Amino acid sequence: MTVPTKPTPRTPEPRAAEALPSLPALHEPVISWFEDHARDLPWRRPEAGPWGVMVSEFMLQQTPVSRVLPVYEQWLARWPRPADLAKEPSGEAVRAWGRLGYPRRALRLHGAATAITERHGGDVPAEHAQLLALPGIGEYTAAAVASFAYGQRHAVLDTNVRRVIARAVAGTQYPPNATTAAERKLARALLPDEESTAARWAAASMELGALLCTARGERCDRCPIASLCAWRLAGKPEHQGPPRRAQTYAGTDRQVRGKLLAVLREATAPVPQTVLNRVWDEPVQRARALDGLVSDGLVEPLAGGLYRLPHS
DNA sequence: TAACCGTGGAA
DNA sequence: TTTCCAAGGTT
Repeated sequence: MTVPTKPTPRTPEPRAAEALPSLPALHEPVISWFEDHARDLPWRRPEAGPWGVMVSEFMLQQTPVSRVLPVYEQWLARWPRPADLAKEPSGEAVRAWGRLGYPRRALRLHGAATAITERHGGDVPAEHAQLLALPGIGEYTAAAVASFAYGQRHAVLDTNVRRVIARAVAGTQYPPNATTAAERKLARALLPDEESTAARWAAASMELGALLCTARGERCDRCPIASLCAWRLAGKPEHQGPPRRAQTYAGTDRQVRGKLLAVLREATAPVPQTVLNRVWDEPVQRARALDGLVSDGLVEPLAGGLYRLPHS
């Protein structure tokens, strides 16, 4: 038998810049397609302003556009400026959030509005670092607000853009489960040099992922860059890596929390524990879920076994 | 890093 | 019916 005397030589690092398709070949068709096919969404209209953009980004975190639209309209009509929301108890934000899901986002949006009112004179800050410092705003949302609302040049890496880049450039069906440094580097390399072009590219590549380059049932026949898409040219190989995280829901604390909060959202007066008890039979899990909501600041306990949405 | 955090529609 | 997934953030 033979013993390997040397480790197999490593594949050379892909030379990012030279391995990429010509950038204008990518940017121009996508931006041109966007100009013809972009949806007329309320947060894209000039009157939305930075606050409208920011509210939409909070609501769109893990939530489809169709479900955000009505809540967004009501929200902006009621709280047209950050200071209007900051004046309200946080529980009103949770109530108005309705059934969008992940209600901690409502709490954080209220907290962000408060911070904007106190620290930024009531105006949504334009700097990425200042946005990132606000509650509920991470790398993606900071870049999105800076790009969409202020026209700045940032890599706006959401699930849509990640999928478009994975397919068109990296040649894989899906991006990795968690955003990697390599993805960020590639996205930055793909960014047009000119600021306003970069901002349009961000919106256009995201829309491409939302409308055509979708997770399932992609419409390559209408895609403006189908002819240079690495994944399509490779014959659309199926996803190789570990299975994409399958989320369970039935029977979890999340489901119980959702049921408890639904009761409190609908109530106009404090709710007795006995009423909350009806939403879930198993007492240990029910208590754990309620405690979690209280410690998260989504529910306020009162004396006498009463509960309500927070008045702070 | 991985688990946790809601909800509903489409396939 | 079940599974997938949707403009993520926080711990």
